[in-house]
Amino acid sequence: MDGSLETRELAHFLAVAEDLHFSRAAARLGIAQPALSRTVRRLERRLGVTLFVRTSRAVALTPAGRVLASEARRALDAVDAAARRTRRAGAAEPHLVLAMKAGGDAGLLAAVLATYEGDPDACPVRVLFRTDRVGALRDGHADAALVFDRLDDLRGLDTEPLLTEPRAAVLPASHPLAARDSLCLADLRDAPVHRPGDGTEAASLTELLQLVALGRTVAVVPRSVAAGLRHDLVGVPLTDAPPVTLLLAWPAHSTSPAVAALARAVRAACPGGDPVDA
Amino acid sequence: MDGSLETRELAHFLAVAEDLHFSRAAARLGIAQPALSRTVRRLERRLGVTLFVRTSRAVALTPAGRVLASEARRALDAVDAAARRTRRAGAAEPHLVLAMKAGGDAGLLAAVLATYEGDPDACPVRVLFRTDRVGALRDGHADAALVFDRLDDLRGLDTEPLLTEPRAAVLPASHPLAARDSLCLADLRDAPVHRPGDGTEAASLTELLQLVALGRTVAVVPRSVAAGLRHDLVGVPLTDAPPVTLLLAWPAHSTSPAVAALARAVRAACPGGDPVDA
DNA sequence: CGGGATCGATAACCTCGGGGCATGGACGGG
DNA sequence: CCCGTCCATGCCCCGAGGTTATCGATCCCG
Repeated sequence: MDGSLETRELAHFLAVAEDLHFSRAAARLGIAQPALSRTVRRLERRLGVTLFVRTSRAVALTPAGRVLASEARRALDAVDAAARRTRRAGAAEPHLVLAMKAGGDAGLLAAVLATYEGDPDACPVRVLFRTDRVGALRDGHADAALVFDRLDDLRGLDTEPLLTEPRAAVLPASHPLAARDSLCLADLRDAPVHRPGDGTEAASLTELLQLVALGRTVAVVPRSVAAGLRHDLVGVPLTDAPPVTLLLAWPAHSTSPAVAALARAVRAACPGGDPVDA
Repeated sequence: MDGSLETRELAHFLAVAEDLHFSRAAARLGIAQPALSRTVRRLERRLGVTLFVRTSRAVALTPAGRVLASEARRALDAVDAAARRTRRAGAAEPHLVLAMKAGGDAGLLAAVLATYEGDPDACPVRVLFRTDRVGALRDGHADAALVFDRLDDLRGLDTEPLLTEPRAAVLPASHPLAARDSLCLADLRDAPVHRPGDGTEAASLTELLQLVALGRTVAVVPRSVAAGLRHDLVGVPLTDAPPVTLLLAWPAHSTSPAVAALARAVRAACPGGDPVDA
């Protein structure tokens, strides 16, 4: 019942929760198994809750253990974020980290950054190419990110829209449907369609297009991405796929003036955004 | 550098950041001042960042220190939430805590709870009366809350609407405007209007109405609140105050089936909600 | 059915770091 | 100029957290 849980305890617990094996988890943490056993036991005593059911052959999470596993992940992310953001803020030359997928800016980023640099609160922007941009915001690897609504999970984030655009299918030039002016989703019924965010996420646009060129998949992407393809690929507008919005996103609790300035720059440079109600 | 920050370090740092005085902060933490000084110094060494500028007469936060103060609060809230939610989940008889302001349910809660109890994932609901319901969600004191959009800060929360309703002004029966059928905000221009969320938050509806009865203020409240007033008070519809929506809210990262069931119950019992786009 | 392998818990020991007390040193005020 | 305030430093102690050795339970297999 006394003091708060310590970060180390949570991290150790989480290691066990993740591979359900004390010895392996201990090895992963670089400590001996008995120490880990004790830490977890103490955690259980402090919480007054059983987190694991252990038999000598198997370890399983209790319902309370599952709750803690999920909450501990958030908490540790928050602690990591605190450290990373503080280090960044205190760095000799502080900067802002913007996470995006390469090619995922619809060509608007340059203009936004140009506007941004005029702001008195601006500081240098470092671009981080990364697939899991939302995760990067949560754990402090990034201060802002370019994301798509409907494809990314925006909960816990504040956003500013840059552009709403319809989607297009990307096909090999040799594909029977490649000559069409437009397609609807039903046309792709039989094709192995790849949609961002369906778990088979490609690490980069290049990888994705490679797969398309090989005939392994068909991609559904925002229309701006489908412009300027390699010559062996064709982008065809999709009429019935709901449009997606490209957004600048940042943690809802952010207090950084530099992030606020970046949001202002987006608002100024991108008239596409819906004005917020008054 | 090396390992993560410990929660104790963050808590100690935060104490200093809050009153900018090592000795007082140490007293508040129940430890001696030298220990606190050292903890903070170590934290600075680990982060490689200066958090305070100290003269022997004053202590001030650096910009990086301000960042850490804000991030540390979030992180500590998350750690506390982890402990509280885990304890609740592991309690002999687990339950769900719903935070609300007394009278802030527009009379819908009973029906929602009745629906909820039929759900297989349901568990007993404990109601927590509290002004800062969003804070209660963040630090784990509550699992869900009844909040109002436009009055509460909903960032980081998932929500399900119960009811959208216009607002009304509450006046003393003797007030010159009390006889009117409706009012607009301009009519109240000269009155000392109290709006929820403007910092002079009343601890309870009763307190607020007390102030109105005393002629100290005029209240703007959702219309359902203005029904059934004491005889010396009058509610008058406001024509131009934007309507507010009463929402069930819960942390965006929640994975609790009981909370999900409660959201379902709201959806079932309150046809007022906008269906989310598909 | 018995022996070995696996895996978590326990026990005994050690080390280090956080906390306490006493004191030093810088600075401002009367 | 001396005193009071306030943070930093030095030194000691204790407990938390780590290590190795070992036990006990369980399953696999011959």
